[in-house]
Amino acid sequence: MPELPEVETTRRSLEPGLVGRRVVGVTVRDRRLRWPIVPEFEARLTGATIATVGRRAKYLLVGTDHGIAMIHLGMSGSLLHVPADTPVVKHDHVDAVLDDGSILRFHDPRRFGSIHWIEGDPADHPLLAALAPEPSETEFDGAYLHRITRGRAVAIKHVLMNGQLVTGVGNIYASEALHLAGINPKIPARRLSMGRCERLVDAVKRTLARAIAAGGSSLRDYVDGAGNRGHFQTESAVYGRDGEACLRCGGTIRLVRQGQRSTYYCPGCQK
DNA sequence: AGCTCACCCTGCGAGC
DNA sequence: TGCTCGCAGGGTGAGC
Repeated sequence: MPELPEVETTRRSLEPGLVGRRVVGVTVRDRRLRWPIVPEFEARLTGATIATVGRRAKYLLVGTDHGIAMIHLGMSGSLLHVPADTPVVKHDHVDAVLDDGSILRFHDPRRFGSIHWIEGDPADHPLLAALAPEPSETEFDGAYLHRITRGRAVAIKHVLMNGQLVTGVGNIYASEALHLAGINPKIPARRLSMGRCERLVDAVKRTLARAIAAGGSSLRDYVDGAGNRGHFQTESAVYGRDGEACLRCGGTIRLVRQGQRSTYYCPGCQK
């Protein structure tokens, strides 16, 4: 499940094959996603020509001359561009058939993903309007992180995973970035100095960039738009490595629960 | 406002 | 073999 690197990898893999294609037919097999797919979705998308394949946080934005399909992959979703007549398997919920016969197919076993149809500025959509700046933007810097953490008693890891404060960072990359920055995931956000905020922002940017370069992480079922797996999971410093030795200090990596999520960190070098 | 928790859903591996 | 349990990459909304 996709964090920003997986969504961005999907976007990049889909873009060349989709831009310029016209949608000639849409089939929805199951509307029951995180939010139900609106009844008019098929009619709006049919006949539209795809102009852009964008991304905002973990949302994919397929822009057309009729409107924008805003797609979230949730925990288990994938968006695949497959050849004509590719057999439909369980959990293939939506197909958009394109004018060359190929199919843009949404697959999501857990149905935590979503598909919205937007007409107008996507930035005004309620789900996007309150999102924090992209990690790659210059606005996301140490001063920003320092400012938004003042007065917050929650653990710094929770801040990284809160989309209103930081976008694109999920459970894997929060652990990874905190390890790279040498910061204990459990410390209250407000206790971070400006210097540590700068280090953490730098670590987030570098972690996400490295993961994108690796094609994302494929822990179980993530694949990009062409069906390829990522390999960042083989480079992870702490995620999924509890009980193993820290590559930096030799300490033992620990697994703890924060909220309902697993956090991996090294008590030896994350203070 | 900030924070914690329950919950949405399916599949898989571990343990009995 | 079959069961039950816990866990999985996300995010919202209720209730304090």
